[in-house]
Amino acid sequence: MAKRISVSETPTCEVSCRHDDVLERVRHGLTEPEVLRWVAALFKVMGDPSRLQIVNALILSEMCVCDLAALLKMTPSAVSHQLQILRQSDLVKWRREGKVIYYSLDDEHVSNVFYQGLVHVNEKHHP
Amino acid sequence: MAKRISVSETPTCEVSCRHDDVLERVRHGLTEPEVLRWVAALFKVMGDPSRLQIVNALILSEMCVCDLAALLKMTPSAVSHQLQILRQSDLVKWRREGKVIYYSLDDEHVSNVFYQGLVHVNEKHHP
DNA sequence: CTAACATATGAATAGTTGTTCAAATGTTCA
DNA sequence: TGAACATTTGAACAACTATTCATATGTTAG
Repeated sequence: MAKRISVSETPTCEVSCRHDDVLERVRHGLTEPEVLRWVAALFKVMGDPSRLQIVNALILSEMCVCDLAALLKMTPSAVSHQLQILRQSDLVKWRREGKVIYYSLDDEHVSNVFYQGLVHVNEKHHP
Repeated sequence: MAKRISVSETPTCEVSCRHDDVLERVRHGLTEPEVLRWVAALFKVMGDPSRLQIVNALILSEMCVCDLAALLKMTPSAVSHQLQILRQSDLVKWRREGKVIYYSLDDEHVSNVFYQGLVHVNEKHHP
């Protein structure tokens, strides 16, 4: 992030290369800023390897923190921190059974997003 | 990231809560680590609002840096830096026409990923 | 109650990231 | 050639992030 508070004149291409027709057309087609921020937030959450591993695991099965930690070779604490982020983003839900808390995906859209990313990567890194 | 080099004993749930059947099953279903890292990298790139705006714009039309800067109210320099990241991830391609460089999406998988994210957000933040 | 365990939380911290500014390329045209 | 412009690049820095450690919370069994 790091937005500096300088007030220098922004050299934003004032002159010739502007294609106002394109700008106009694109501007109307853009996703609303607020929605786009939500989408970016979703991708950001899924953009961390540890969290994506967790998502990957939860696509396959409901799991407790302890199992996730063992599976991903992470500290339960680290897993818990990441689960908190996934919880705050409504990507996962949980249920308690005694001392153990089981996490699972909150909806199937998440796995759709995951698989779409997978498709991209598979087609990209392949002969 | 920030991986500390401590060598404390990792308290990784050694005792009772382990579900070895689940662990075994999930372990075999997991996406290969290297592929998963690529997917995470893709989401990470698309997880920044500025870059996602650029992607959003390029879904609608090929555009030059100057137009992107004007559309998104960013410095050409900032746009260029972000385009470099999108270029390095093979998300965009470009062509030169005189002084102007036009960017466009490298393939349609990118927009599929974008739309899948959009679907998730629309269903999530809606009655 | 207390001990044992699963999970959560807070603070600290090293690594990372996005923007800015200034300066460098590369291209066209007079 | 040299001025003008579009774009790129590098350094610097403030803001942010993920992990770690230590500690707290919540639950069960004895």
